[in-house]
Amino acid sequence: MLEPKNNDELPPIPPKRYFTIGEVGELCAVKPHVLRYWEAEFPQLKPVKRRGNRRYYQRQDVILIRQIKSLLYEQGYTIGGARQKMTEDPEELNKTNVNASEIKSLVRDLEEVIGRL
Amino acid sequence: MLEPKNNDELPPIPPKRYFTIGEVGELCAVKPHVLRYWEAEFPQLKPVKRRGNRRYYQRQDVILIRQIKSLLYEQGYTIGGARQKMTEDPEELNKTNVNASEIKSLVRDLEEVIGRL
DNA sequence: TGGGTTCAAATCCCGCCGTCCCGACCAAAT
DNA sequence: ATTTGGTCGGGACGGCGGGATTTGAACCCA
Repeated sequence: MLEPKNNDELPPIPPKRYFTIGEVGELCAVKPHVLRYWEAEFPQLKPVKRRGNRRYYQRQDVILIRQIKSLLYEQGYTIGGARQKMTEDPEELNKTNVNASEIKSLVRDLEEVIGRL
Repeated sequence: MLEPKNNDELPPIPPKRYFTIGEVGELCAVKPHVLRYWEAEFPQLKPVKRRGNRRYYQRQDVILIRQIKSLLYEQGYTIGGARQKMTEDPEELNKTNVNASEIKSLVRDLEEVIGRL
């Protein structure tokens, strides 16, 4: 786990509309059966299905898969964590712009005072 | 995994210098044997050890443990991912934006301490 | 029409992340 | 000094997350 190898080395996505599962596997260096498995784990990953239930991925799906791969194999998220992270990103807005180190400095000052009591 | 319950609900850290593993377990809602296990997984977690190899944790250890817990159980990192995150960008942890609820937690801690004085 | 690809579903598997148990040790109050 | 309860390391154990493999049929394109 935690391969340092990242998505930078992946081939560019050819300029076509649809990709088979095998092609996506190549483009993302992820095996087809894993792609099918991820599809069950990530609701936002929904390739179109045509005759015979065959999957047809679009560029945006390929990009999504690369993101998932990065979260799992580079950043070290669990599948649940990655799923949460991808659906939750708008919550970034909930954060303030306060620098934590200033607060920590304050806290240390206060602890100093506490220590003297 | 991925308990939505977060560190906001944890008790404030009492104003003393050293804590036993049992106390830390209470303060962080993590069982002692898990704390020992984490100690083997996270190099930065090194409580002082006294006679009989007994662990004595300081405030900063407690804070560290809460961070680890948050990475594992709220943010959904694997242990490897959490370790990497904590060692690779320790300054990010100091510098990143702080969630408002964390600040509220801090404020409650301080009020609680003030109340004791 | 035949070789490579894809399908769904079942089953198998390994290793992460603890959990349990143990006898021995320690400490604080009694 | 004894009791009571927390803590020690270490080894065996286990669930289950995250795929991997297998199967047998359907499909596609040349």
